[in-house]
Amino acid sequence: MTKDRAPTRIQKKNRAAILEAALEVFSTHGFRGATVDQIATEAGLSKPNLLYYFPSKEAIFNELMAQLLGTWLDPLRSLDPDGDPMEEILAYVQRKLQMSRDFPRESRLYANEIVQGAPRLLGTIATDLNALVEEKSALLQRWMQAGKINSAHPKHLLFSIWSLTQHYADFDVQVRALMADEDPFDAAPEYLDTLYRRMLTPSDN
Amino acid sequence: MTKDRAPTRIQKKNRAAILEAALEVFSTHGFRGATVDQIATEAGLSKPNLLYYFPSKEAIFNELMAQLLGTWLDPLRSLDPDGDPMEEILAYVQRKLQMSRDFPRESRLYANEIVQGAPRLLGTIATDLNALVEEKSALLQRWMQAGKINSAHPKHLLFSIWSLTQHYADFDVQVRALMADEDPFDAAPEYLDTLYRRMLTPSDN
DNA sequence: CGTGAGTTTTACCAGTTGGTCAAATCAAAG
DNA sequence: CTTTGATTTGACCAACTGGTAAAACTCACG
Repeated sequence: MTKDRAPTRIQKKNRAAILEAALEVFSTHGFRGATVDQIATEAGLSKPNLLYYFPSKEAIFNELMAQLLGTWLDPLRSLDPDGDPMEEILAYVQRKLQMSRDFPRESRLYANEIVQGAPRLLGTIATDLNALVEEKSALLQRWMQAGKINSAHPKHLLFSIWSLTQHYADFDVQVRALMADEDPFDAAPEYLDTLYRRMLTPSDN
Repeated sequence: MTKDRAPTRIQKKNRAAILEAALEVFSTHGFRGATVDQIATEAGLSKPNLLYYFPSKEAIFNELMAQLLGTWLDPLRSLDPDGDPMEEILAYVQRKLQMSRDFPRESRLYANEIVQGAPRLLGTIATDLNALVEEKSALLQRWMQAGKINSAHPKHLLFSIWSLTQHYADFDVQVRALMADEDPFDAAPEYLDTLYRRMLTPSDN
């Protein structure tokens, strides 16, 4: 049994390799569609060797998810109440879009889990994410009432930002199949910037 | 072997029950995560009995997909070159949104397949869907050049419509978890109508 | 009613799944 | 260079997977 000592050099390397491999496999097959053998091979280990580092398939998945959720919500958390409303929101959109480009597997891992009903994640969503969303919705509403941005349902506004930005990661193969040689991420930043600018610029009345 | 006769009453009933069950199971677990046994039980049949009507798991999936794709693209197909541009687009958005509310499983089935790299669907996308998208992109561009709607990348415009509307089906559990008792589909139609109206109303210059 | 096609079931199979175990190997501190 | 804990492996298991074969049943139609 591995005791509660500081992790060995080998432990650090192998646990990292396993999580990297698990991200790859889980994000393209979902939890049930992924196999421990596949993850082990991808990580360059044998299956029993992998299970020496993690007690079960579900344990790998949970650690991966916990790690992901920590950083995944950072952009929303850093929506600054003291910044300029329009610029804060537009910057948030661009940051989310960049994350879709730079970490598409993380986005797909999350998408897979939600589309399939979030059986292993609903608790976290209903508590942690909900609290964050409530806080930021209230902030958006204050901005709207102050006339800094146009009025809109704040939660639907957040949903639309998630949806539009993560679409480029989650539906990547479709987007690329329909855009031929053009890189989707060339025009996407400007498109989304324009969309939210037009949507949120206060109409003078 | 079932010959090429007209389908029996029982055949009609059971094939329908199987496809209905398969939609339920495939849409919540993806292809690899779904099991034939699960589909059979859901359809009220034994596994061998199910395999009397369909030769394999993949055959069920393929028929389901073919059936889905036929109707799924109808709203886009019926985007009318002779209608009023703004109203045509807004009506398309609302129709897509209604489909997300009325047929969420179909949307999730499709989402599952795309998120996982569309291994069984990429051909269709690259040919059939691509042709349709090219046609409608050209139409949108004509409307833009005629000044009927604001300029924007036509393909990104289509992607955004798909993304925003299907989000309410694909991420249903998340959306509902974050909206408490409020029904997402109460405010969504107005939100999307406003969004695209502001986005596409020609700025006078 | 009986008869043959259409339908369902029981029993089965080979391959894969997540996971265990004890033995073998390795690494590093003394 | 040895000893002890960390690591890796091969053999294995029970449950499940997609799919098959043949016998048994059911149903409509003459």
